[in-house]
Amino acid sequence: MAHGGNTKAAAVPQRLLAEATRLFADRGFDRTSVQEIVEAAGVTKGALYHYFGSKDDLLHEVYARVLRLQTERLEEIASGTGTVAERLHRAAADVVVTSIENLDDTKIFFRSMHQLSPEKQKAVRAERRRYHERFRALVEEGRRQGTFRAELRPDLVVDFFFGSVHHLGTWYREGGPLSAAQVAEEFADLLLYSVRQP
Amino acid sequence: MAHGGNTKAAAVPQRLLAEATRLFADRGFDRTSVQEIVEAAGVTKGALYHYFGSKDDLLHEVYARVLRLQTERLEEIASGTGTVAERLHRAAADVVVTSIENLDDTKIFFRSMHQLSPEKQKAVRAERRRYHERFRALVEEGRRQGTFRAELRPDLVVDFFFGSVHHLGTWYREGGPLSAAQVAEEFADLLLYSVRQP
Amino acid sequence: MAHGGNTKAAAVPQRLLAEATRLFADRGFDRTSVQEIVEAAGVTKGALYHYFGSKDDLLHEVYARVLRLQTERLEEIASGTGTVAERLHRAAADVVVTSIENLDDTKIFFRSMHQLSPEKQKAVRAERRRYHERFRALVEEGRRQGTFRAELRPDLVVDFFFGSVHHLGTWYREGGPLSAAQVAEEFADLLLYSVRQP
Amino acid sequence: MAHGGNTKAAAVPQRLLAEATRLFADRGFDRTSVQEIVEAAGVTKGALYHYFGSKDDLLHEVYARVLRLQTERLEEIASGTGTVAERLHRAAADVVVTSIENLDDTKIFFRSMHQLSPEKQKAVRAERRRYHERFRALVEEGRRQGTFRAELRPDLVVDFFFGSVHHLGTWYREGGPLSAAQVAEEFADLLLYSVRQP
DNA sequence: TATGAATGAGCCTTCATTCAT
DNA sequence: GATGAATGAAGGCTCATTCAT
Repeated sequence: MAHGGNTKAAAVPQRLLAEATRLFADRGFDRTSVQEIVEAAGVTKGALYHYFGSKDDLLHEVYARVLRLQTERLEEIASGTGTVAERLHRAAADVVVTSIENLDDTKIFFRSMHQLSPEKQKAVRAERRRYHERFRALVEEGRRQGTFRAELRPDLVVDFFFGSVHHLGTWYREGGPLSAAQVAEEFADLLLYSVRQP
Repeated sequence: MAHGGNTKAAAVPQRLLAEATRLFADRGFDRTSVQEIVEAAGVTKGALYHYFGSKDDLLHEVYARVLRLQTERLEEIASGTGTVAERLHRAAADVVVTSIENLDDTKIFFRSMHQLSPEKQKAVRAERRRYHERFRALVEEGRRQGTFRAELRPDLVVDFFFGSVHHLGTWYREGGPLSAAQVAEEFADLLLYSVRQP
Repeated sequence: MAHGGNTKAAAVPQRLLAEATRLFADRGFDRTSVQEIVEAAGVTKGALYHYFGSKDDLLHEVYARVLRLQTERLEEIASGTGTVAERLHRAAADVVVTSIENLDDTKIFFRSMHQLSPEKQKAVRAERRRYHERFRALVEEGRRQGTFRAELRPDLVVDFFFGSVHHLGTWYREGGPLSAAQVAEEFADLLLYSVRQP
Repeated sequence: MAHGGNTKAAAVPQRLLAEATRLFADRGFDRTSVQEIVEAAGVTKGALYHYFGSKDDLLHEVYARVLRLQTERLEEIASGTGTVAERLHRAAADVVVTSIENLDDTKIFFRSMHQLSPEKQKAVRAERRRYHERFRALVEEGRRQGTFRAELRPDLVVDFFFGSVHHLGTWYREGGPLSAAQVAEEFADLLLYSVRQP
């Protein structure tokens, strides 16, 4: 057998990524040392550098995973059935739920992006822009067909809404009074009311 | 006059604070070295530590200044004249404008707060909470008198809106297509539409 | 053989400890910089911190080594054969000889203990107390059986004698007129005369 | 009146010296900052440097005061009346009492001497040697006249005894079970028994 | 006499990364 | 695949001392 015999060894990169995510969310990228990550994952530095080119790479992987996930979900919803209002509401609620379900990633996203190397930052931003673009298109669609207010600036609406989403990590606490679904419903409502032609 | 002849020497702490603000906004707290700050301010490390107890103190000063300013303005607007809708709109637009006018502080605020020492973080959060509380009271007032939707959760509305405000630093660029006033107007409109009883 | 070819590289922690001992004795703990230690040992700071947690740790290691050595020797002599006077004389002479043979450690011991962190200081003191206690028991034994003067305060005798021992580092010079054995004989005689029932 | 009007200002150098002594004894010379001294004395750095040339000077003053005092007392006792045994006993007891009465100075003496600049260290050592010399002369006198043991090495006796005296600071605690007089009596007894022709 | 702002050198420690094994 | 010793650069901070006022 190739190397699958030892399930622990087989999971090394995953374990490293998981612990890194937790630690980056907890104390920030710069405040997390490579030593802490490898200790948490139960391996040594050499192992980390065997799988990842640098500490930066590790952070980039976190981003890549999240972006891939969210892009897929948005694509599915946006191109699904229902009125544009329904689809926008569904997309908004969904991004809130997945942001809360992956709150660590969410925290890292808005706190640590500027700590990536310039090139990686550029790559992440580009991907992010595509995601926003798809969202913006939904707003635009609703505006064109008269469902949403004519005087809207769709790009501003996107920035408005994703500010709220990115900040979930700042205040949302698991086990608090609100479930992810409740926040999602309320945020999606707020968005819809804010854009809809009254 | 005592020693006002040399305007440069007279302003050492202010200069340090100004350069620190700029650098923290630019590259983040952890990525800014004390050495860089003092070089930018044209003094030596000893001078910095003569005026500030630590690098952390410097960051705290930035926060304290911003919080003081925003609290004053909100207080004035909230207790001013006009309907609750007018006052909420005015307060929302105002915080957008001042956030854009002090974009460096805004960036620092949401990116670097978690890099403060736990005690200082607590102090800042407490002050921030008072600010949010005042804002929440406005939403609550409108809801009670039927101007705003009955099913609103005022605290969630506050988190929703300030997420957007704090994220201005992420995308707003001076000299871009939108003036501060335009963004302020649009954001305030979005907020009002989102809460108002249709 | 694994990597024994390079005898120099094999002994990094030992070399660090040896150079640190020499330097601490020479100029005191606070006056010795980590930089000086690593330069003397021919490595870099990173190497030192790879093996020792802190400069403090290094000092603690010196103490631990000395304390271990002396406790072993005292235990062996005290529980050996001979009258109590013979055993006390032998123990006294032995501690003088080993103190002179490790004069650097002796100097460090009485000069730098108070520069250890409080917890480490406590640990060293506790160990030291056990050592003194064993010595005190010898004096007590002689007093009870009438060999030593009845009005003695054994604990004061111990403090009296070890003051003299610890101060060897202040005046004894290798290559001077007195051998370690001569000083040991004379000190042990002085002690015995001072306690013996005339 | 010259400057005696303000009693507080008049005592500045004395207050500085007193606080410095206390602090040096407490935490050692190197661990005490000039800032701490001036704060304890309620003045500013400029004042300290007005009266003392350097931090080193301050330490030197402490030594000078102690040495002067002890030399005077020994001179008086040694050249007084009584047998040589009586005078040695009296001198030994006296140095113990004054060492305990000025325990801070005693601690500083044995811990911090090597932190003086080389020249000042030399000066202090020379003065100290004169003191020891006077004491040694007493032992020598007793040995010559047959009161003390013929095989004694008087210089070694002096080092033996003053080791004990210098170490008082390590273990003696005010308010403990032993008065200064009790320790003095016991130490002087031990010394006398150790040297006397049985 | 006395202030206190400012210097400049130095200190201990941390850390991402490399490399021989 | 993986180890862990070692590097080298940088980081935040302290401190005795000076000097214009």
